[in-house]
Amino acid sequence: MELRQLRYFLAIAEEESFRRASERLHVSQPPLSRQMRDMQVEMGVELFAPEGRGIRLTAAGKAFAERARNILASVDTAVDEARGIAQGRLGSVHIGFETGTTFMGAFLSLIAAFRKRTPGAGLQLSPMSSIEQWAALRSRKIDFGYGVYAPTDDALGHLEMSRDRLGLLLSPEHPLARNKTLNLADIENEHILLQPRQLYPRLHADLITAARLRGVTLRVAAEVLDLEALMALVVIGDAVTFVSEKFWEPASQVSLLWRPVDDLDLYLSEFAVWRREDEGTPVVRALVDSAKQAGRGAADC
Amino acid sequence: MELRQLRYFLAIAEEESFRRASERLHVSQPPLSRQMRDMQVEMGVELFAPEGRGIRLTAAGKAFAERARNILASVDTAVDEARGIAQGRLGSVHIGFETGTTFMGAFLSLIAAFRKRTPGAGLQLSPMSSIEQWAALRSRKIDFGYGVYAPTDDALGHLEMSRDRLGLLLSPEHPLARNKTLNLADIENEHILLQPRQLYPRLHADLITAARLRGVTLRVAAEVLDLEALMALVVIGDAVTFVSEKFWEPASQVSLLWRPVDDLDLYLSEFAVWRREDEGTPVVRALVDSAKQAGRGAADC
DNA sequence: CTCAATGTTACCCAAAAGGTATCAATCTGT
DNA sequence: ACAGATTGATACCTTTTGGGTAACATTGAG
Repeated sequence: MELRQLRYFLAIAEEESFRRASERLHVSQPPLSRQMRDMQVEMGVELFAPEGRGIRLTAAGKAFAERARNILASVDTAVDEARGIAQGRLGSVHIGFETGTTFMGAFLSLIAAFRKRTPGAGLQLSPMSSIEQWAALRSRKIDFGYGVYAPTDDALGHLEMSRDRLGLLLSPEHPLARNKTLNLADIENEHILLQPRQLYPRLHADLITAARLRGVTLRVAAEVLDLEALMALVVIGDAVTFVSEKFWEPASQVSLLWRPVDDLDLYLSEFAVWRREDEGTPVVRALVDSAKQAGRGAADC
Repeated sequence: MELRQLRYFLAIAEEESFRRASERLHVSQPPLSRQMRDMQVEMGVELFAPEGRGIRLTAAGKAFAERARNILASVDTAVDEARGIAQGRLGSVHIGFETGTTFMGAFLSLIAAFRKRTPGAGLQLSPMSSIEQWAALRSRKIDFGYGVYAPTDDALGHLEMSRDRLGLLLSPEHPLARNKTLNLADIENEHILLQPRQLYPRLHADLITAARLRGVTLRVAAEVLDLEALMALVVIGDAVTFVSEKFWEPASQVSLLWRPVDDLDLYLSEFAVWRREDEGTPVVRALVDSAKQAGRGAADC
């Protein structure tokens, strides 16, 4: 059974005539006879019955014509769909994103830009850490990642989407709130709270190291998993925490102060990540373009 | 695009390998390469991407594989369906049946036998007179008819399903009820009721003619369309009517008597009717067989 | 009864599918 | 790092299949 036979059959069924079908198909009439004979033999079904000097469809033929129509339409649909996916108009992408912090950054702009660019595409978003994203990219579990660390793997391309200075977040009631400028030495004896190591594996170490270089020993009082709880402790004025400048902006309805630390030169970045080999695929290309559009546009791979 | 290409593609997609697919398909590997190249060029879509020394499916390829699977399954289903219809296991028949009287005769047995024989077949029943049935058969509006007259048309085959003697139906209170035997002369002056001429076009005339041959003039008092009303009038004892012997049996809970008329030799028959040219088709063959099984089995065409 | 129209059969040629040999790329094992 | 094995692609040839032309059988119309 071949599609050609279905096409021929459908033309004959619709025209109710071999001759008219042969004209419509731009094929002479004898080949139609033979294709139909072969097909019917293969099926073991009589689809035509002679009527006068022409033919008519049998009951089986009528039902089969209906099916053939659907099958041929399905083929067209399938091709269109594949074409759409190849062009990035259709299909779906699996994106891994860093839990928590990123959802209020450039990530939303990226997604918005992508959705606007390819409205037909389906999105699947899965929360995972940057390191998990890299593994998921390599094993093709996701197609795109958005996290806080640049991958070291050469097979992964990345783009820095934002870069914000790390500073101190404290209550207005806190003694240090009066200082116009802050130094690491000022906070040597403060109770410092941080988000847990799993989220920012390097932040913890980087912070301690940077302070030590200035001869200051920072004491991290606790790692608090729940962001709300952490904020609550800071609001009470009992402790301080380090966050990026931009991170604090959207939540600024809470009366907390963000202060840069003059001799602390640490930055938190967000990175879009993807497989280099996928740069040719339309979906990833669209995502990278959306990322450039949404982010600062500064590519550094 | 041909089904062969879809079959090859699906095998390759499922095996994720041209070589393994070539083994499964019992075809050497180069033809697969070429078919896939041709298909992709025709579609304008890349379905495979090189991976190591093998290949993997692109996103478009994965989606297309899913579709291809459905298409190939649809083809099989379509063929099976056509085969089923051709064998009479599936499909639907349109049957015309005589209104009223027939629904309690051999017709129900016929339908029951047919349903039992071909449980997968759909039935469409339409009430129509014998004459309407013949026209509907000729114009292919119905496939089978069940009525009270045998068609004269040579293109239509028929089978007498039942043959019942016409006799007098009267109330036990009626004066004639005392007679053991009846003659036409006995009912010369009775009020005779009949079902309307449209239902039994010839009964009326046949009855009058048969009586006249015996020198008896029958007086038809009224033609009563509604069967219930007719029966009511007979029960009251005011009038008599002619019905076939079998017709009365199922309704015999009503206290009426059926009596043969010795010198009246009229019979009412029921006939199954079909197109001669359809005798080869499985559905009609099944119906005719069911008819023979349900009826007396006496074929007379 | 002849003639035109329709589908089938017979035959030929062209196109396309399948097979073999070979090649380039890549992974494996030492 | 290198030889050998494996995979898919290419080149070329053979076989199969599809399509065209011509003649034929059947049927319906004038």
